[in-house]
Amino acid sequence: MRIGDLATQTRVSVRALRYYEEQGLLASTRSESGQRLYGNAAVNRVRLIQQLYSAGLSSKTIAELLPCVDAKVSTPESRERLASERDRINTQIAELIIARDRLNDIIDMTSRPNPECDYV
Amino acid sequence: MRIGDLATQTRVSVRALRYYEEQGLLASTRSESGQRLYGNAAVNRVRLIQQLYSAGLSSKTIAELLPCVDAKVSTPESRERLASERDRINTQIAELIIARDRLNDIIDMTSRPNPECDYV
DNA sequence: CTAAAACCTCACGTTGACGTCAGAGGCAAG
DNA sequence: CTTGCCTCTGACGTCAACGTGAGGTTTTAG
Repeated sequence: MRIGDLATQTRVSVRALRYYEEQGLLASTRSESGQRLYGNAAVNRVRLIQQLYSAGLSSKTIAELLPCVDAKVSTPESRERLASERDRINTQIAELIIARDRLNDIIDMTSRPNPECDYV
Repeated sequence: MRIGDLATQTRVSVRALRYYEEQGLLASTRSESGQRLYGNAAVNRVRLIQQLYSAGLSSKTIAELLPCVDAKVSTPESRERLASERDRINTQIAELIIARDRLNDIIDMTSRPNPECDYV
């Protein structure tokens, strides 16, 4: 499949896909005329990349970790890296829960017709 | 208190505090010579701002919502805004959990000495 | 009184993940 | 064959939340 098809299937922009390749996250073969060609596995690959981005990992970090996924082997260093990223995500989840609850408090407080509480 | 004290207490840089003021998030009185002065309430104010930032709200959004917090009153629009931000945070939490589990899967997979599973 | 530390206002620099435009070539349809 | 969409490679633009220095004033410690 060509880059436009992959973009459609993954709902990721063509520019982003080229960027992923530039960062070493996504490989492609090339047609004779130089156009990028992808196999079906690329769809899941892009989804994985997106998930890791949304988890706050940088291109560089993802680039270091994807080889482990491909080889299904991790060195002690990369294992530590993975674990530390997971911990960071857990921390972030906890922060988000706090912020969400805080937001709910604000909603409750400002929705009440009788504001007699002290907040902040 | 002066800006340096507030920075110390909140562990936020002086530059960031000035930036918050620039964005209309944090008010200050000024001494005769022009230095910023803050009351004790500013500490909690900054904490709140930080929490909202860490929840992914932009300066602009925070600037729109803080008056509601101060007035303890929300308009229907701002209530909707608050709720939609809360929903966004909930979505993000769900995504993070997925990503974290995915990361755990990767850790498990790459740590296993016998890689015979298919992943990705 | 003096020197260090803290504060002020510009105003440009940084970073990451792309967006966007330019200029040029490639490909299926009529 | 040509029209129109897709793709290519640069390469500059963007945006947010500050960082960082310049150049100058103010406050504080000794």
